[in-house]
Amino acid sequence: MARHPQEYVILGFLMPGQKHGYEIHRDFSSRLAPFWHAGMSHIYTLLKRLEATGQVRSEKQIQHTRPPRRIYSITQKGREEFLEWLCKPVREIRDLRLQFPAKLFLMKFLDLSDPAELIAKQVRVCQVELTSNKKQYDLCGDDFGRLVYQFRIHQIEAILAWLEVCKTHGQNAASENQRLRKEKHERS
Amino acid sequence: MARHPQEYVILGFLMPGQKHGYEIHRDFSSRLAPFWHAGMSHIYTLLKRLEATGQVRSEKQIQHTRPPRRIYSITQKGREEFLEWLCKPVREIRDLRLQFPAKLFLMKFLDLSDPAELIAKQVRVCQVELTSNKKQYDLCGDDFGRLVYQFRIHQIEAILAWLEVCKTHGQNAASENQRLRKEKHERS
DNA sequence: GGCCGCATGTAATCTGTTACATGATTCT
DNA sequence: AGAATCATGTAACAGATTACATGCGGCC
Repeated sequence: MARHPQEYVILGFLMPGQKHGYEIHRDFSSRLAPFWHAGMSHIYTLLKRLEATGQVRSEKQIQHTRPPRRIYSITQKGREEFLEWLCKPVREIRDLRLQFPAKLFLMKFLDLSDPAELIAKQVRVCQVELTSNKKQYDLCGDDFGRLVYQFRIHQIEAILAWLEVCKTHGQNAASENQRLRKEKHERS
Repeated sequence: MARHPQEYVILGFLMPGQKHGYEIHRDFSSRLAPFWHAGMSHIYTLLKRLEATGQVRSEKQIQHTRPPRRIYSITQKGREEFLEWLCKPVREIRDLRLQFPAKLFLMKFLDLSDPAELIAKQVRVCQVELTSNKKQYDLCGDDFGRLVYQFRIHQIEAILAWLEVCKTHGQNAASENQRLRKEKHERS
């Protein structure tokens, strides 16, 4: 049921149109490395899984001069799952480190959906989490537990501050997108 | 080479004297759960590994009325490795959530070593990490990377604030230990 | 009689990742 | 000739955790 998070990124890279594995790996390395690493063979493994569960479809393409490629395209099902993932805030704190920035990146990259909205949703999720942890901290009897709760509380507060930073990044991104669209419009 | 972090906790519980697996699991559950979970069979698996690499030694004990037990005791090698682990700050940020509080807990529980010293070392490690991340942030070209670095910077700053909280906890613990020692002394 | 606590352990599974096998072309 | 780029894919491995098998004794 649970997908490997990099599978969603792959779906994201397939959103603009069909690509082969090697190309997806190139996208991955040039855009997300060195923060998020994915080996070549890993990409192929994930593509196989995505095909087996119907998010992508592939077609063998024989080339005259180059080795044959397998061209992947995203299916309707894949598109839906990707967009659902893209717009949904992450539940686990640990996913804020890579998955969440990846969502923001893909929104900007694909010029899809509204980053500000995602950030706002994520802020709400974190605030709920913060309140819950503070409550549990108050009820907690032992030292070890209190330390762990304190840790979480500090961490979530830091994340809320960081999400404010994300907002300004998002604005820059939005204005940059506007600028790019404007330029494109003027050229046409 | 790399040990499972819970193996060190097991070694810690074996420091005061020999125990059997079931008992270690009870310690684990009563002291560290629900923050750090370890299943029964997991404990047995880890004990097997610890014996294979010489940190613990075991002896079968046949009981008349109860099922036979396997009594584990820590070896000199195990003691050394445990103390080395106990006094060393963690390198990875993610280990601060559970492994580091566990070290503080065990120091207090076993009345070994100086928590304040460990905290001070950890502060230094985090400060180095913070400086390095700030430097890399400045050099970083892409938006995704900057977001990730910002995340790390916020996180480490939160941890440094949390380590200050740990200091006061540590002081409480120290004074509590003194109180306990005093009481013990008065009783004798 | 049935469930809970005591007590152990193996085998399987799951998940993620990498080593390796293959082979053509193009650049130096 | 040798290295780099293009291109794919399988099989294996490693690490962590859990399902399940086993069985006694005491309590209700």
